[in-house]
Amino acid sequence: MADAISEHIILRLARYLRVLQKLRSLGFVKVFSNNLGDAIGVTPAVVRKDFSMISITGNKRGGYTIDYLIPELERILGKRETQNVVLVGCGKIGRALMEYQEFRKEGIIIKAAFDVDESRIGSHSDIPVLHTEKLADYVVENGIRVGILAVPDTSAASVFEIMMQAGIRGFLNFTTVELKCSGKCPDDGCESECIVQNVNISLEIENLFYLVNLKSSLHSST
Amino acid sequence: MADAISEHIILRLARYLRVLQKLRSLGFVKVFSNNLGDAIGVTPAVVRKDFSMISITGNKRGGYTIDYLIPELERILGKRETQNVVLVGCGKIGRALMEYQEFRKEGIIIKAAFDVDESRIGSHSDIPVLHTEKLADYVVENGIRVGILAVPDTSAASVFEIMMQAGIRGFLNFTTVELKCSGKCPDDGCESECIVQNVNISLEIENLFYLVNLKSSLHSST
DNA sequence: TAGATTGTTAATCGATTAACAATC
DNA sequence: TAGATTGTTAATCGATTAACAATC
Repeated sequence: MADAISEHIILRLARYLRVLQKLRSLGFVKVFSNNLGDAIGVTPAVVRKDFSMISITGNKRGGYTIDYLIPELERILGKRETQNVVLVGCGKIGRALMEYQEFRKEGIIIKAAFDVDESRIGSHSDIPVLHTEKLADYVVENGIRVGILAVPDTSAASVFEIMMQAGIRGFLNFTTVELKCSGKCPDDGCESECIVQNVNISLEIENLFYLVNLKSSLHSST
Repeated sequence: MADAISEHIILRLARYLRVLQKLRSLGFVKVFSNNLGDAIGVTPAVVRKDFSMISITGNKRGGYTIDYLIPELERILGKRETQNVVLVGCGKIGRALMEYQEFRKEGIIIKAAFDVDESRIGSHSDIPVLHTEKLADYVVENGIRVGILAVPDTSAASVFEIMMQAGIRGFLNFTTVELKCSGKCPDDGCESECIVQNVNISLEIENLFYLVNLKSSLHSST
């Protein structure tokens, strides 16, 4: 088996892809590792290394062909199929996500949303909104593997548990609760790892403040 | 000068802080490095190392005192002062951010928002919405260092440039455009670094899909 | 060919982990 | 004291960078 591809690399591949799509729309045909590196702020060596990790090759003198790169990256990133997710929690954040048009463009489909509040049940932005009671069955029946958690913090842990049990393995977590995938698979008892991606805008802003203050104090002291 | 504190550490410190606040509200007084490690999913050694980096000490036998840790972390993270930011772009994302109550709780204040669309000018959720023409002056006059960029992709680069020129050094970027802080300081011509934090929900979901698929294929092949 | 760019190997760097002496 | 936990040092790991032979 080839070396594992780290999360860092995946993130960069997705950024290359976006840049390449823009270049193509501008009529570009070829691209060099240093162009792509400049575009996303890494060295050309990183670009070549990344491509080499996923067995993408270029021409020693002529760089990489954009029309070859784009489908390869899309394939690696699994962009060919539509990506079905469930959304749990239809409060402000949940509704904003249902209205978010960008998802469709990227092939991400919120198949269904769930809430415990009867007044929210029905549909929103053409997405069916069901009672959270039906969540587990829905996930199992539709083989959903990725879910968005946008419930109040107080119910985060229990909803997370339900989603885990039903087979969700990738979580986009909008709560501030630390989710821990401690559980074993219900079926085979093996260690069932899951991946939690936290989204916390406040945290990111605070982080920015810290770094900006740090940088300017270094600056003024030298 | 002490060793630089990396972004990784800052992010962890912020997570410790959140856990500690919860523990305190439950009546806890002391905490051990392994408790905190468990809570955020790192080893106890990391917790001790992190604290040692910021000169936080505990008691060899009795762990750390929560009432001492919390203010120390708040100080390091700059949580004592309110953190003023500007928001540029009052479309769907921008408005959702203005309505986002969490910010206030964390001491983050959107002092003003900006848009070029006359119909959005006025105020929204008690936040003044001004024309983008006034952005540069406002930033300079109020000494704002951190800004949220939530404009359409097409105007991202030019608005970014204006914000940079005016002195914004930390960016929370909701566009899909790669922002590059290439510019020199207008005043002293030094290299003016800035920090860009990208928020891209689609990207994070795609990343989740990739990782989940990877994990399950590893799982099934062993 | 000469020049330029890839692909890969080795060196460096930084962050994480392990281990353990100090000590409460 | 004995047991437990910190604080720190050294070892490991992984990712980034530098360098350069291969070659178009």
